[in-house]
Amino acid sequence: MGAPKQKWTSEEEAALKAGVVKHGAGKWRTILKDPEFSGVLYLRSNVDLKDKWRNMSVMANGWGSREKARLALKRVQHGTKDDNSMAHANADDTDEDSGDTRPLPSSSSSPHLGRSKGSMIRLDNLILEAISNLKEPGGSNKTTIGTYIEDQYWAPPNFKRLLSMKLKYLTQTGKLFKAKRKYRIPLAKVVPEKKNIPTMLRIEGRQAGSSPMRVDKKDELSVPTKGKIDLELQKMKSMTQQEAAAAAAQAVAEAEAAIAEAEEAAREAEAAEADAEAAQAFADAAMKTLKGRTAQRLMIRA
DNA sequence: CTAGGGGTAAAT
DNA sequence: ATTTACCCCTAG
Repeated sequence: MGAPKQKWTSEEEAALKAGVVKHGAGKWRTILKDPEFSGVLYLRSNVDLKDKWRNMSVMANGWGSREKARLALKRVQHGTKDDNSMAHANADDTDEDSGDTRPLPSSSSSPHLGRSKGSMIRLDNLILEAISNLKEPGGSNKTTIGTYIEDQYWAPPNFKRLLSMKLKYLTQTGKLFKAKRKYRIPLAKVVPEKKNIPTMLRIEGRQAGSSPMRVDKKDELSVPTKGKIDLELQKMKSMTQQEAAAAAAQAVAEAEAAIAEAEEAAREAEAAEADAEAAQAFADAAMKTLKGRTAQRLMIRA
């Protein structure tokens, strides 16, 4: 009886995650009753939600609440292997391309200096996810976004600063719209026609922020200079190392929800090469973990 | 009802 | 053998 009869679909997981975002983790009954999710989760019970959330947390965080039991179990099963020093929490990618037609620069060789290997996942995805999940009409402000991310993820000490930087950066590159303290995703989600947005960005005359970051006479937001991107990358790398591990771990769990965003980002990666690359890498990583699961459950259980 | 500890067994 | 979904039970 304890069997994977009905595997959780992406929709269900998405609904669950959205529900958690909306009502908070633990309000399973509330989530279940929410008409927004009941359509998808109607054949799950509150306990199912709880267990699923637990499972997801376990594999994502590696430190849910069941992980100890797992380790203990593993220890027992694997015979004589006592004493483990669990002083490290590292999520790493295993490069195992079975017949993959894409070489992809393997990060297994980090030449000089202790470079953080793998995971180029950054706040970008988290921010986008936050905004799209929050689904706030006029967009979401920094605080809301921050709260969301802090809630769902591991919040680094300097997180607030990082968030501000990222928000600014995303706004500058046109990946986000800022209007009256609120951030929106300029995406044409359901729009059938491709909107060509020429120059309608940054109309706000005042940069209430701190650093204007050099406002060129002409607009370069469409095509950031290479140097600029490099600069951003540098900054990113140095500031990501801390949250990267945690974010990467979480990203695995959030892959299904975020993969769409990653694809979108890659698709409309006009000049943001860095972002496209990151998104692609992210998508690939996500794909690996997701393998092939196109199962469509049609069963109905009484 | 929820959190969590514990378990079973199907799928992979 | 591990993962994953589901179940059961108990304490709040």
